Amino acid sequence: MRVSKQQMAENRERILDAAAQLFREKGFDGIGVADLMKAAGMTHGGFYGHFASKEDLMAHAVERSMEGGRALAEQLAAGAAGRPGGALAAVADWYLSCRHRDEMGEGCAVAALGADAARQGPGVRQAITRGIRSFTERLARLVPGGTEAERRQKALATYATLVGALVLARAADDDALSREVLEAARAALPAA
Amino acid sequence: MRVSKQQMAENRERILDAAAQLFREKGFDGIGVADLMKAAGMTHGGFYGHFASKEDLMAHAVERSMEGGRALAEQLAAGAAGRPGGALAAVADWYLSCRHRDEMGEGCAVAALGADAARQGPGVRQAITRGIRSFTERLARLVPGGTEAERRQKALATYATLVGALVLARAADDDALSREVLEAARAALPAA
DNA sequence: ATTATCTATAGATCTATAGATAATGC
DNA sequence: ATTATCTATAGATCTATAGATAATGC
Repeated sequence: MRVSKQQMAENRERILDAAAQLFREKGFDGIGVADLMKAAGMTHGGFYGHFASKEDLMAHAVERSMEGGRALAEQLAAGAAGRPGGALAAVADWYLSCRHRDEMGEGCAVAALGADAARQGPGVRQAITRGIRSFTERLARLVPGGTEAERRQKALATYATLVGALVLARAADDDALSREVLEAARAALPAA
Repeated sequence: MRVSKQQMAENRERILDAAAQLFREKGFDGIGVADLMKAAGMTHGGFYGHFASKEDLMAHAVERSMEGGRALAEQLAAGAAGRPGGALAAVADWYLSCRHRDEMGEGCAVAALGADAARQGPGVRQAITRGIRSFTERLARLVPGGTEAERRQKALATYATLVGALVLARAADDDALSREVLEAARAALPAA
């Protein structure tokens, strides 16, 4: 049952969307090609017409996830324009929210897959590196600071605090401790 | 070929040591019971005399890894006693070193396995939570700050910055960017 | 006629267990 | 006699592929 060119392009998008969500939610090894294709509404044999391998999909899915995070930050920053420091505060409030903590499938790919990405091949590594660069540059335009070098340094430190807080808050099996981490990180950011 | 009670206890330790290292290095799904037992010098059938399941071992291995991290921090802090702020600086310098970044099998379990631990069952979650609590309390005695609440908050934020920086530095497929992250995090800590 | 998808399966790997083996410890 | 370990394997799952099917697009 062949489909139209457009339908095939849409099918590829659906596979990518499912992968971007399910890899973050379950980890690269927590979901197989067959279940991914099922989630996208196809059978698993068709997968290899769209991607060369599971690792190929992983790289594209990481790229998509990172792009989504950057776009959301963009949107939040735009919504808080005007207020000084408001843009960084908006991004930080989202990133350190319980909602973001609890919806691993839709949030930051570095927090969800970063450690595992470090164990993968060049495709995945390069995709996540591009995303890190992009998000860092976006953050650098939000943090306070005189020189560009100062802002970049602050952006990287802020990025680290955000990612680490989310990883800790998700790992902690105790809601009080988990919230404490998120709030402590929020208080430590240059946002104020 | 039965072994003595003491030999069996030593064998269990060897399994735990191999697991603590290999899980951090390759991820929970990146190493199987058979290869773990081979690394410990046994065949995989014997595994189930020591642990109820792979997940049972995962929980014990996480506990051991977290305990090792805390002990190393303890040692570093003791070595830098006297100098004001020196203890925190010593811990931060180790945590944010390229050596720690490159030896995933021997470092912080939260940075290596935190996101994956969040996807595991109660045993693993509880083990990592105990470790997080323990390390946080240790850090709280090193950071500057007036009240105990202030120091605890600073300790949690510091912990987050350390973990996030290491995850980012390991994910980044570019040594310059990777070092930049580590140095930016180092500069942002209250250690000075 | 071409080709995107589906069915079916090969080949590898993984967790867990059953039964055999051989050394300890009462 | 007991029991820690080993050999062998069951049963499940995973990636990838081969060949069949059926709808598109020249």
